Amino acid sequence: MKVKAKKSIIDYILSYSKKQEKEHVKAEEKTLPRKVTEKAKIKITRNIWDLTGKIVVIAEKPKAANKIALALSKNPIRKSIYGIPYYMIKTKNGLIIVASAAGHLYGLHTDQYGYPVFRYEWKPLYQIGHKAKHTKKFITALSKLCSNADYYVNACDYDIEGSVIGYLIIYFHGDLEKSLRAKFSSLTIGELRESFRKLTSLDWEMIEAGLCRHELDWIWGINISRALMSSVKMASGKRVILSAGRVQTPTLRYIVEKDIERRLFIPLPQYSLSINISKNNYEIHVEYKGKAVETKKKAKEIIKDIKNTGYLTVKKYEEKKYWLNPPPAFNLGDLQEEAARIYRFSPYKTQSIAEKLYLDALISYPRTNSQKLPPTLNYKGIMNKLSRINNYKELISNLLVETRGVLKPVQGPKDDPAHPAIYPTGVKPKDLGKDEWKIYDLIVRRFLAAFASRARISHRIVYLEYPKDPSMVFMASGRKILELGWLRYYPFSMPEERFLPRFQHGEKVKITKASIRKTYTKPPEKISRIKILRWMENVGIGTEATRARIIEILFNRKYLRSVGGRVEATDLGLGIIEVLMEYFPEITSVSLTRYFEGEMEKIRLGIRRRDEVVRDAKNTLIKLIVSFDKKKYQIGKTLSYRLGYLTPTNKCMLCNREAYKNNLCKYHYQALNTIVKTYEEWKRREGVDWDKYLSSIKKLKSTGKWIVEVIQNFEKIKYSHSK
DNA sequence: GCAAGGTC
Ligand SMILES: [Zn+2]
Repeated sequence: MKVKAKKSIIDYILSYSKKQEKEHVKAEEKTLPRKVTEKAKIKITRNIWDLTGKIVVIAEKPKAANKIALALSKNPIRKSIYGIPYYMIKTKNGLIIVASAAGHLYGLHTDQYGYPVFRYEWKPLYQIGHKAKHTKKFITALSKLCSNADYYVNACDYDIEGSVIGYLIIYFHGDLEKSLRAKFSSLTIGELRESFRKLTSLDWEMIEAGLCRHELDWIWGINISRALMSSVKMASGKRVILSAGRVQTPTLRYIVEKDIERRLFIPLPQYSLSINISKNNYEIHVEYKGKAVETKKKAKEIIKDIKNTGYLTVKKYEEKKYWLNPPPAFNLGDLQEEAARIYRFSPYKTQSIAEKLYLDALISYPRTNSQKLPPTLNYKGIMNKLSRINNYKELISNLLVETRGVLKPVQGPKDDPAHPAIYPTGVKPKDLGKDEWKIYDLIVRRFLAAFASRARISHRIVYLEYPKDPSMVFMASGRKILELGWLRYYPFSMPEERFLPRFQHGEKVKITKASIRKTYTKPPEKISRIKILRWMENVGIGTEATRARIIEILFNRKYLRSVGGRVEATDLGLGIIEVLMEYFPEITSVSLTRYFEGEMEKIRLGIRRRDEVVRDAKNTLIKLIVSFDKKKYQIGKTLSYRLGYLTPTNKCMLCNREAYKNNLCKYHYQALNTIVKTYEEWKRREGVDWDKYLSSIKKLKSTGKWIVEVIQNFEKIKYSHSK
C-alpha cells in the first residue's frame, strides 16, 4: 500500500481495486494504525514519583480514572467536583490529581453556512449540538482541576483518539509545555504502574495523526452532505437532512448493490434427486451432492435408471469422534451476532444494553474487539461472586469440580489494543429488565464456557454413489453428543443430534424411494443489520463504538427501511448512491479509509504533515464540488423525485423514478432486459413458451421485485416478445 | 444540520 506523492487523491483512490479491499481482511493488523502499539523508542522518560508540585493526570473515562488512582496508590482520596469524581494522591514532593474526561469533550465546528467549507475549529461538544450535555460538567471540572499545575499527564487510552482527547484538554485548560504521556495497553495495575514510571514527552505524531483524521472526516462528510442537501433545496425548495461520510456511504453502497441484485433476480429451475435408502430397517434420506440436473427430461432418465439398478454403493464411510473447543469470551461483534441469532436483537440494541450493564459495573468494558481474557484477572474470585446468583450457582460449582480449580480460559485470535474480552465482574445484578438479563446471561455463560472442557462429538458420514455414474454422489450424516463439556454452560450452540447406522465401504445399499425434486437457484442472501455490521468489520471501517450507530443513521436518513427484520434500500438510498458514485466516487469506497490510514501512518512516522494531507483533501474536494455544481440542479431534481417531492415529467410508468429508456427507469428497464435475457435459459431447461415462462417466474417467491413489477405491467409497457 | 470518533 503505497501512495505516490505526485498522484492526486482521486487517481490513487480510483486505482484501488476491489481485490485490494478484500486483501485488507487478511492484512487488518498491519494496516490499521487507528489503535497503535508503539515500538520502543529511545527517549527520555520521567518517573511520576520524581516529579514535584501539582500533577494532573487525565484519564479517558471515569472508570479508567478509578483504576489509575488505585494503581498509583492503595488509598487514593476520592473527591468530587460538579458531580465528577477525581482522586488525590500525595507523593513525597507533590500532589497527584487523577481527573477524567468522558471520551471526546471537543468536536470540530464551523459557523459558516453553505459549501465548500474548510474553516472549522475545536469547540466544546455541548455547544455544538443539544446532544452531549453531560460533557459540560466534565469540562468545568477539568478546567478547575487543571489550573496552575506543574505537570499534565495525558493518561487516556493509548490510541490516536486518546491522544487527541487528552491533548485538547491540556490545550484548552493546561499547558502543553508541561505535558507528559502515559502509555499503557491495558488498565491492569502492573501495566499502569510501569507506564507512570516511564512517562514520555507528549506523543505529537499520534496527536497530529488523530487531528488529521478528525479534519479529513469533517471536510469530506460536511461538504458532501451539504452539497446533497443544497441540491434538493435548489430543485424543490425543500429542506431535508441528507448525509454522506467515509463510513456510512460505503456501507449504504454495499446494501444498495446487494438489494439491486435481489430485485433483479430470476431463479432458474433445476432438478435434484431425492432418494431414500434402507439400512438395518432404518429409512434414511440421502442428500444429493452432485451437480444439479438442469432439465426435467435428464432428471427423469437418471431416476428411472437409478430405480432400475435399485441400489447405491458406499463410496466412503467415516466414523470419527472429535473435540469441539469452547468459544472464547465475547468481543462486541460476537456478542451482537449471538444476540441477533438467539434473540433477534439489533446490534444497536445489544450494544446499548451492554453499555448499561457496564455502567452498572456488571460487566467489563464492552466496546472491545478482543476475544482474550487477561491472565491477571482473578477468575476464581469472579466465579465465587457469580455463584451467589441462583441461576449460576450449580453451574459454577460444577465448573470448579470439572476444572479441579485450574481456571485457564480459551483465548480467541482477535485482539484489541486497549481492552480485554467482555467478562462479568461478579457484581450481583439488581432489577435487570428481561432483555438486559438476556444479554447479561449470554456474557456470563460465554465467560464460564471459556473455562470448561471441550465437548466430545461422535460423527458419522457416508457418501454413496450411483455405480453407473460416479458423479452422482449422495450423502447422509449422523451426530451424537458424547460429552457436553462447555455446551452445558453455553447451550446456545448445541449441535443437532441425528442417528445414522454404520456402513461398510463398497456395500450395496437398497434404494426404497427415488424421485426427482424440482428446485430453483437461490437468490442473493437477505440483508440484516448484523450482516451489515459484520461486513463493516471485515472490510475494516468504523469501530466497535460506531458501527451499530452508523447503521441506524442510514435508517434515520430514510436511506434504508426494515421489512420484517430484513433491510431494504429505499428509492432515496438508491438515488444517493447513484449521485455519489458519479460525483464523489471516493466517498462510496472503503478505499478512502485505507487512504486515510496510509496518510495517518506517514504522519506518525514523521514523513508527512497534517496540513499537507488536509490541503490535498481540500483540493480534491474543490475539484469534485465544481463538477457537482455544474449539474447541481439536475442532481437536486433526481433526489427530489426519489424523496417524492417532485414528479418527473418523464416518469417511469411503473414507479416515481425518472424514465431512462422505453418509458422505464433504469432499474425497471434493466429488469425488462434481464427477463428477456433469462428466457433463453428457461426455454432450454423447461421447454416453456414466453407466456408460460412469465407466469412461472411471476409466481416464484425469490423472483426479484422489479422483475415482478415489469411482468405485471407488460400490457402497459406494450412490450411484445418476438420469438 | 451535515462526519466519525470517544463515552454519560
Ligand atoms: Zn421504474
